[in-house]
Amino acid sequence: MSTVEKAISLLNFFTEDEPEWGLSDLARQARFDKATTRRLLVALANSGLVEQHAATRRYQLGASVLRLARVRETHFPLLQVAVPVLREVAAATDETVHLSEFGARGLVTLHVEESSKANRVSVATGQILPLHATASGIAFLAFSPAPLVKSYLRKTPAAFTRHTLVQPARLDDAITAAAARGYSQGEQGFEDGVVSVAAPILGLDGYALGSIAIAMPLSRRTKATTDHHVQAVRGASEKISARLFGEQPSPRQPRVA
Amino acid sequence: MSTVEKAISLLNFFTEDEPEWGLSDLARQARFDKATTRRLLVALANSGLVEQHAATRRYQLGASVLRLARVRETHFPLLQVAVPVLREVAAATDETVHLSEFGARGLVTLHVEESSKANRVSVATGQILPLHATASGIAFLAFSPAPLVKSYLRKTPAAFTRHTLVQPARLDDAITAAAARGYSQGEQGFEDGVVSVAAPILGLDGYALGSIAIAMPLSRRTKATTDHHVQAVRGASEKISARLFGEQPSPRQPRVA
DNA sequence: AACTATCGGATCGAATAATGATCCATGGAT
DNA sequence: ATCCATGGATCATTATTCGATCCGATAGTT
Repeated sequence: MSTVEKAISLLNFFTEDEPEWGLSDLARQARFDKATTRRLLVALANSGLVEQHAATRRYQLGASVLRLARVRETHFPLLQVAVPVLREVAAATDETVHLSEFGARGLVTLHVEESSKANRVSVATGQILPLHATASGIAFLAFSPAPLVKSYLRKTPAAFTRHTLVQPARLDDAITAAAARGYSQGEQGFEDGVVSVAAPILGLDGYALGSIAIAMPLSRRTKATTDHHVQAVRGASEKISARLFGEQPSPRQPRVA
Repeated sequence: MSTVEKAISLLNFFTEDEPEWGLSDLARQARFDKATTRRLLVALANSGLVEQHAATRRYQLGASVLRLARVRETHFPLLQVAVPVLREVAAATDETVHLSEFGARGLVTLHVEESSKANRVSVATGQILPLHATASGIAFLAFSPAPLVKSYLRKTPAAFTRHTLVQPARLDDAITAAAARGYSQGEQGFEDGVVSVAAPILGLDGYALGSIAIAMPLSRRTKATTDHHVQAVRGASEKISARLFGEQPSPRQPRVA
């Protein structure tokens, strides 16, 4: 890990639950030397990414992250556009709805609207979704460039449950089916007892840039809810793409005959 | 500048106006070697702070800045709280209203609501305001701990216009007056033809953590507008502190008799 | 009051990672 | 067809980071 990556990795310890850190605490948690941690924090503080509370000497995220987020959202307003749509879907289905975007580190959960039910599926923002084991991942792969899909399929997929698709042939079938139908279904592939449907969000090039998914406990699934969710998720996906680009991109698929 | 600071300084080139950069361009602008710039960008990309558009090879801010901003705002919702108040003030006065926060790098403009008038004052978010030459700065100093004020006054202040207060005695007077009245007035100290009034935003410790200001062209100033602005800015400042902390902090001033 | 543990921070020689001149392949522009 | 700028890769040199150690302050504990 480069020095820069170490420094930035410290930022990821600041969360909604633990938004403030003392030096020693953070050093232990990050498994860096205390002196190293301090140097990194000072560098981050000089750059405004973190701030130090003068009285308590504790560190928290700094004001400049707000500016960065604003620039990103102005340039590429996925969240602004998608969150209201997610809310609608969550309201219409009363199940957990989540949005993910594909970046360098994989398919990252950007936003979650949770169901109001007590028995609901919880997803953490920032979580990285395994492409082969989630409905979101399959939907994404089904509308991704062939080389990306191929290179991903070369890796041996990890099994998270007894239901995770690990045989390349089965995975391939799932992707082909999703490409043909325009949506994917998850069957307890990532966590037991959780099923979901997902649709890709297409970029201007016609390839998926992320996906939107509805997840529910298996116990609640019926034919009717599934159909409803498929409709909801496809409608939402189209709405988001359309609002992002002013038009609905025409899909490009890696494996269409 | 440390390696980490160099890397992060690259982030500041991504703005609303120039949200995407090519490698060579950015290297020239930042005055880093191209190879160095690339290494830094790769490190930033691995951390999710920037992303590279696969087709154009250009870089833009990444998805993880959104997460960081959300954590910061959840923990310390200055913007969430203040922006609606700024909007009210902007609506009531139809002049440019801006919010700033004091951090490691100085008094930074966090948010701006511009007047709808053609002849208006424009302020850039992210701009660093000189403490001695702006109403915001004087308001901040008037409610800052004595050592901070003293150490700042030791530096020789830069003159931005003929009207900038540069004599320590005059500056001191301005700060004392602002401390006594609870607001400050700017008289073309930073830019010719611009006047403003500002009030501090107090933290729980009773010291200022930033300030809010209304700026207008000198040509529009009358006794009546000034009075109105003073009222508006003080009311807004109190409202923001109160909403942030559930109560209005009692001010602590460095130089009260 | 003395002791102890832990905190944030500072120091400095050794170890490592950053640097940048140089090269390469690609793709527009003239 | 040629030229130039682009993004990216290489590697010996060098500057920076690393971390064991020390320090003073604070807060419990005995």
